[in-house]
Amino acid sequence: MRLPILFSPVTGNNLSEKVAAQIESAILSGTILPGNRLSSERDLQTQFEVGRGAVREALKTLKQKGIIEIRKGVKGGVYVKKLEIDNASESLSLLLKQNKVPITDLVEFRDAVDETEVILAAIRGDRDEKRQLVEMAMQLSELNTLPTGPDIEKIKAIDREMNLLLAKMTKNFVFVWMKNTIQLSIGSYDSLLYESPKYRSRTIDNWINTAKEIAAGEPLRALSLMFLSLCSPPELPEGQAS
Amino acid sequence: MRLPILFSPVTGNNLSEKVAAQIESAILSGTILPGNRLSSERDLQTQFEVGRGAVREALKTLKQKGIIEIRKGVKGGVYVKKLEIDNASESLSLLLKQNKVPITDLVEFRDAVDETEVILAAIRGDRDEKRQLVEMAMQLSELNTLPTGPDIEKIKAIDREMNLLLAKMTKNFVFVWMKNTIQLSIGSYDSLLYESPKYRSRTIDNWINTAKEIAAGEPLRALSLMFLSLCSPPELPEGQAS
DNA sequence: ATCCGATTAATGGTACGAACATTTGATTGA
DNA sequence: TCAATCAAATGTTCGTACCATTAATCGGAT
Repeated sequence: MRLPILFSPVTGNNLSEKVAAQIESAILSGTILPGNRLSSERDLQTQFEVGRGAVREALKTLKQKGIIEIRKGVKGGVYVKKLEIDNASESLSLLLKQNKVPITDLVEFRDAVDETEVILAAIRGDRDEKRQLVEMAMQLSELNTLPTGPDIEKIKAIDREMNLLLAKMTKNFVFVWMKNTIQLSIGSYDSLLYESPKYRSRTIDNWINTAKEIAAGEPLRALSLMFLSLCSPPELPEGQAS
Repeated sequence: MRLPILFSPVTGNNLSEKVAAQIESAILSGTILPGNRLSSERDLQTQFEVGRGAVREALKTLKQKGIIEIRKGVKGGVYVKKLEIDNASESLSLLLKQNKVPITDLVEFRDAVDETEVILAAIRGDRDEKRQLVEMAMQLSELNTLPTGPDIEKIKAIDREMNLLLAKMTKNFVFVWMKNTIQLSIGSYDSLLYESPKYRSRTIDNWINTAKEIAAGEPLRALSLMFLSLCSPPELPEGQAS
């Protein structure tokens, strides 16, 4: 055991929750860093002075929260995980499913956040980022007007990249994470959207205009373009998160 | 046992995950509705033909996901829960905490989403909701100019309510979720913000103007007011999400 | 000396049984 | 009639044993 004793014995009721709370606290406070090995279940059992079942149940909770990882075998045990966006996305996804939120609501929200990103990206984006955005927009245009028909897969990929770049240009991580979450939640419905030529053309036109305006440093004009699309929303394929 | 047998025995590895998957599937598919009682642990044990530990660990996972509830005693057991927004918000909140996002980034994002909410609320909000918003804004103003000094706690509470109401007025559940998540993440830092008279006055003024403009059906003017605050962001207390 | 396969030890996953705690409903007695 | 008590169902915890997986170690063949 390399690490000093971190945890104190617990007594009373809801032992597994108390155990989970102590471990979570140690992780969130930064006492243990991502990638570090915590202990084996049997070690924790003795540190907390509880049965192994209680430890395992606490670990299950933390694993579901996404803050630990459990490995089998020698050198196995509890490892602190770097939190990933996927966990947050999964929770949202579940919520949307049970509440039967239409995909149009998700798209509307994403577009709304986009508007602000455009402003911030124009103000804070590097020159390189702006240039890259324009290049990608041009690429999109080309892919949509191929003589062999539009390359939907590549268009989707670039659209995704542009979205992430735009978020990154805000220099605000919250935008990046939010965009990630929304993209993951939209996920499988993406294809549905992109199959619609109308949606595709509109999206690409928006990107081209937006990229140009951002590059030209005219955020307010770029914004007004997106306002129009908000006030008269496009017809989207109907669908519910199943 | 009232319900018919729903589940099939599982074998092999990762039994608890298989059990969790079957139960989750039954819930998400609507086979079992929120509020329904599923079974006792001992029942599930026999239905799945696994040990008690496996069942309990599966349930811990589902409980953390927020889709079931566990009650003790007679009439206890597994109950299907109506998903609550807080579960989905918690994950993202954890992520933001671990990554030490500056609170200024959170506030910026919240303000950005607010802008769009104002537009949508003006378009879609009921008359009652608009009236309520104005009333609350007036209340805020009064609370801030009390002869005995501003009542910070009440101001915070009303601000919170207004934020949720504004999100609700968009008639888009995603905005509601987002606002909830942000409020949860900002959480304890709220107090810090509200202690600053400058921030407080600015927030209240914004609310008053916004509420009035929304009620008067002039979304674009309401929006322009908030743009000003975005372009020259207010000085906020420095702080990091710990 | 080097490399590959078998052995071994640490560790998570599962099972079973027992005892305790909590909740609800039924029973009992004043 | 009402309150105290008891009993049954059920979650919570513990302990032990055994299996499966993994990584390190050891040993022999080249």
